[in-house]
Amino acid sequence: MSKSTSKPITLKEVAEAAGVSVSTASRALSGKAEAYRISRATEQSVQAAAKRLQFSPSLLAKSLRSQRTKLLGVVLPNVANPFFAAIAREITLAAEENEFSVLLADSQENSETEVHLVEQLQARQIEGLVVCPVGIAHQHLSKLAKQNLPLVLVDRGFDHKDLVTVTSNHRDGAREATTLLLESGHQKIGVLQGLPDTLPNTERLVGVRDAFAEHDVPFDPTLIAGNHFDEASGYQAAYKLLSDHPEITALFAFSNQNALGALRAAAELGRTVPEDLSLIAFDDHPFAAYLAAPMTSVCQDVTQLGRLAARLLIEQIKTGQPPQQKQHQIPVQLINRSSIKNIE
Amino acid sequence: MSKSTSKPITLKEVAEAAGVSVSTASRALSGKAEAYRISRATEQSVQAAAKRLQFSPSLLAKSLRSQRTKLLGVVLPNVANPFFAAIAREITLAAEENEFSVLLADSQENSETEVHLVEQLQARQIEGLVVCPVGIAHQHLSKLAKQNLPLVLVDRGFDHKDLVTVTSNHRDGAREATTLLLESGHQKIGVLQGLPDTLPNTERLVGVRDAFAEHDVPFDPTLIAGNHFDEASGYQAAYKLLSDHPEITALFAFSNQNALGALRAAAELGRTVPEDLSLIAFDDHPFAAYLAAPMTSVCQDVTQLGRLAARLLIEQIKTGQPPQQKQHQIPVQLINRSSIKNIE
DNA sequence: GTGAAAGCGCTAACAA
DNA sequence: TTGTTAGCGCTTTCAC
Repeated sequence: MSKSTSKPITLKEVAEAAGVSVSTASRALSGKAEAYRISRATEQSVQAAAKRLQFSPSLLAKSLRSQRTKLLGVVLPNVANPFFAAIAREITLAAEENEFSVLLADSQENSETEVHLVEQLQARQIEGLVVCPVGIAHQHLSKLAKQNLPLVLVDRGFDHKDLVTVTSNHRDGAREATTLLLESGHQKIGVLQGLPDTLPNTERLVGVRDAFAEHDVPFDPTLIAGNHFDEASGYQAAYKLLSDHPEITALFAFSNQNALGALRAAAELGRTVPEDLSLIAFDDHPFAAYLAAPMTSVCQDVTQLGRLAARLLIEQIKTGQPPQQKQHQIPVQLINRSSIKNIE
Repeated sequence: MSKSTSKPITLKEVAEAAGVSVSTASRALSGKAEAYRISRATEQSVQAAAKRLQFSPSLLAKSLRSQRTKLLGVVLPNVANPFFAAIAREITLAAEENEFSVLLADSQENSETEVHLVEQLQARQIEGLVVCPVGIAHQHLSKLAKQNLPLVLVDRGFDHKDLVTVTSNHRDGAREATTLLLESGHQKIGVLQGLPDTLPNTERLVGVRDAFAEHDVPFDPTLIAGNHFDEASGYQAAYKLLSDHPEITALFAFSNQNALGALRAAAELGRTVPEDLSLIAFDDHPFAAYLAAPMTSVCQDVTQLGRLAARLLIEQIKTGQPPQQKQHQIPVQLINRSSIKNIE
């Protein structure tokens, strides 16, 4: 056994070992032997040398030379959130299938961080980017698109018709959820909203109002509370709403984290679901069916969301063209369990 | 407004715009102006040109030149699994703090894929690697460590004393859980295990046996079932165990996914938790407290796991030395809720 | 059939 | 105080 070296083997060393020039070695190893009419013998001796030395070409050098990095960027507001994690996974799997690698970044729900991370990814010459934007601002993203960097936005989009975007059909989902509540006799419905002014949130709000309008029930905007998609916001909003407006009979949580907070607030206020309080949530959850009150929810198809985003991205990269259709909506599914009490 | 170019600006163009050589430009932009005694005027004109042209240096070229990529690799069996996602997040945040980027890969619980992904990451010249190994095999990993690539294993380790490893204290956790069951009067305890021959699984099994031995209760190995950490395995194992051995009064699930499966099987077999069946699970869960039977569980501190792994990795990179202590265990916490019935 | 040489964008030794 | 040059590891003209 010889002592193992630490430095990676270079093409030059392989070439020397095989007694040929670097160019020949390069050609023999990148399947271009035929094209260059390299003799079977040389080809094999190069391959043998490469194998023997455990040669693995530097993708860094390859990338610099070819200006193709085979790198994809993914920027998410919170990697640990199962919803985003699922998206990350779909992109990652698609990348692996297509021999791309994925650079992952976490913007921590902070727009400035997002801008910075995107710049860094660009400096690494990613060939494509998927981002679940924090929200509001999008100049840094439309700039990228203008530079012809394949870009796909997921979940939170913008009112910007040129950006390729994949979202759930938030409006329909919210409308259906609200309709179910209304048709179960609830009129005083508290809304636990997420991050205001983001597309999912505003769309869901529209869906809620649509449903009220369709049922000729006046909607009371003071029954909206909350400012984030997290547990804390759900808890605080539910607590406040339930305390200030005891007439509320049902809560519509805009995320499963919000719902979790609502459950905690309800427990503290001594209101049992569904007897004393009905609840419906956006986003399903594996444990939803086994809760004390199996939770009725609007299920987003995250896998489809991620998969479509990945497909749109890869296609853009391969064809060099943005897709014809920019805006994509994935349907949402209402899962009726038993957290809503009929009070008609 | 001039037409926007698509190609990134290079240092050369900045240098030309500022009327200096590339080297001067390089020095002026990498804070080495002082060291090289570059005049204030030149420095500023270079910086101005860079800003005006929106220059962003190619990290690719930088890396190739410096042989430092500022890249970390993370390989996980399943990115969408919240447990691993949490680890990914901690690494990502630590990376961002230290100006590293993260290459994420998903091995899909497949050892061969893992090997391949690790090779690919190595070809990209990552400076450090965190992996949650699929299991069993580890030659490809110990090889890396021998090549002095900073490497940290998380969650599933090996019986290999030279690899830096961070895991929960699986054995203590399992012992405590089993003790609780035993001291609540349960003797016929079904074990829903995860992937056999992985360190967490075998350690937990040891913990279970320890507890039985300490309480002088004979342990019946035929009451172990299951072969994965997922819902399906939990369901099948629970179904089989409960059908074949109706005398079982309690189930110990080795993951929250296994517990979920157990809940489903129990429901189908008409056994209610905790009245007809006690249940305890490894891994806590946000919704655990709100289940029909609030679930008693052994909570792993994933955040700490990830954070420690990140710290160990970064330190290795910075110092160039592997840590003194290789094996690290994070304590586990028993959270007593109400899925266990006292039958003494 | 194969080799020499240029160059991807950058930094650093060496000159001046 | 600044410029020239070499070279990181690879691919690809162009030459023979």
